[in-house]
Amino acid sequence: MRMTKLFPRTRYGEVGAAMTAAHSFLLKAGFIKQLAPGSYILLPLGFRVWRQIQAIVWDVMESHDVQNLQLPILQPQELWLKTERWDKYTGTKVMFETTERHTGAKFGLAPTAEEVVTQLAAETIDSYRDLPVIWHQIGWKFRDEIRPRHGLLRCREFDMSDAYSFDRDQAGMQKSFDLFRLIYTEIFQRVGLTNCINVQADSGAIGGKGSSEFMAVSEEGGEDILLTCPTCNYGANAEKATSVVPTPTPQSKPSATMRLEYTPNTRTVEDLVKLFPDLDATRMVKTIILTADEELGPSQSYQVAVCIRGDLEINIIKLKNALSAQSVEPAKPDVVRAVTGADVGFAGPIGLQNVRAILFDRSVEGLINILCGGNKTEHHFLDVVPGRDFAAPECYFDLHLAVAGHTCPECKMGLLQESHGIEVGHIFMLQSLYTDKMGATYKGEDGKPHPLWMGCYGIGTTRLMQAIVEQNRDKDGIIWPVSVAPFRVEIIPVKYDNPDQRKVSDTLYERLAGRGIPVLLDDRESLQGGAKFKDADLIGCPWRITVGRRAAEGIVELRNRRTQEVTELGLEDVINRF
RNA sequence: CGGGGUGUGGUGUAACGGUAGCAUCCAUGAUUUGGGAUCAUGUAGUCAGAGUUCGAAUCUCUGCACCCCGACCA
Repeated sequence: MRMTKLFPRTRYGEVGAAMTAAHSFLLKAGFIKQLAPGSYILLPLGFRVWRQIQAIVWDVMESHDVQNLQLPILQPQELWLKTERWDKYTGTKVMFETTERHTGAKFGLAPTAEEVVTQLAAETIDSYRDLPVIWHQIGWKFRDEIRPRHGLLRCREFDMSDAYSFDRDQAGMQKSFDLFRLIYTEIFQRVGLTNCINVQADSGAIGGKGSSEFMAVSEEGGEDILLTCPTCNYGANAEKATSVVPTPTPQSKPSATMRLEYTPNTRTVEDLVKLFPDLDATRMVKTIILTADEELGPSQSYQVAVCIRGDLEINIIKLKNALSAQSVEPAKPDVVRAVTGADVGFAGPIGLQNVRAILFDRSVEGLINILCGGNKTEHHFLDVVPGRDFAAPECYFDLHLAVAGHTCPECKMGLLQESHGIEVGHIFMLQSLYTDKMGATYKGEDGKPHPLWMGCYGIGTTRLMQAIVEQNRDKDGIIWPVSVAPFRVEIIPVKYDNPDQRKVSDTLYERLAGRGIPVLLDDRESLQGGAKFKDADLIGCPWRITVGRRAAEGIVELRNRRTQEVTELGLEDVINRF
């Protein structure tokens, strides 16, 4: 490709500053352009990278005998009614829906494809002899993200590699799941991610039991918080992570009686610590009132209370899962008043009614002589002993948010560390969640129908492009890994209107192109060398050939974008390097 | 959807309620040319609507758009 034909070219200095480095470079260098929030045009340079990422994905899939196919984006409502996800997905406004004009039939715009592919499985998989079946496609997905942001990281419209496996039993599903762990590791290596880790995750709206995320670690560009153990290989998304919390010095004997004290201006744990300096936050229990399933309507919603140690925060996702609720959020102040009889900040487990349940976090287990809310505005109980002063919980739940410094739940040795990551892939074990609902069965050796065991697997390929840049850049621009670079080499004649330089550049360009090497020639005449170098650094081809002073002698410079190492070489030598 | 912010040539910015200015990009010409050249000339703008005012980019209201924080996720 000649630079004079490449359009549009770089737009340095023409993008806003408040964005991550990778997003900004992709815009400045002319790889992508925003059309609307969460909707991007892949410009010619971006298109080339995207196509190479796809090619790697297809290649790795085929090398592991995964079948490539293509599924429709327009998905009939009827399929989504079968899995009972239509109301959920349209209700939470995740799925775009559209209506066929003549019949009024409704369709969803593919946010994912479990329904379509399970239908395909139901109609085509007959026997255990067919299994396992693994299908893979790369296609556009549509999700009406409430707030698209960070360039390609969160879009309403994006490209996804999604695969689905069907097996005869749990062991088979596990095997397919493990295969995808392997496939994904290989893909992320080949596209040039330098630091990609596999962590435990919450499975969210897709459902199922086990799920695992692939995270491109990036402190600056990562949206997710990861907790990893430096001692063992435990790693989890903060929304899923469990932890052993540091234990306070145990109290030797229970107090004689609890007492209710007047505690003015103490809505938060910090306020209480100020008021009772010798009482640590680990000896306080805060009680939070939350409303569950409010989005399903007033008849479905209910209140719960969560008791958790004063130094910890509630992990809402864990609570949602513990309740099997669609949504959970902190109760509104008037609801709290109605439930507790006190203002927000003074709820406690003693005498608390009007909630469906009181859930206790594990951190509360074994505590005695604690402080808790009095269910009376500006009053707290002190020296409270669970079991004596209020009914001891039948069981404890893991509801607290794990943070850096907590002890690893696996090895119980290391202290968890926090880092940030971009979720580039997510693999799920779905059991028979979908196949049961859609009647996708196979005939076993016993001649009877059995439900298929399913797994699903996704990579955000457009998002991956930005994650690659996040991990492969310097202050001047992008440093593309060779495997996905838009061009492997860029030729820069310092003065293209100099006859020697033009001749050498054109020769190199044609010879390299003739070898099938993707090559970019900066043939702009009126531009100074410096401007071309800056552009080249920004665009980030792994190699640059500078044709300059010694062109007449047939000597050019080969420069590595990453190491910035420069070698002077003759024409034939430089061609043979590729 | 809740909270906050911003809307001025293509892009980035300035202007007490009083002449819309600067830079860049683009176009034309000349001189340049190894890390974002110089000069000259030219094209091009106050998000939309209503209101207050002798007078509005500036104040008020409404709408729209975009950005940031939260729930969501590949």
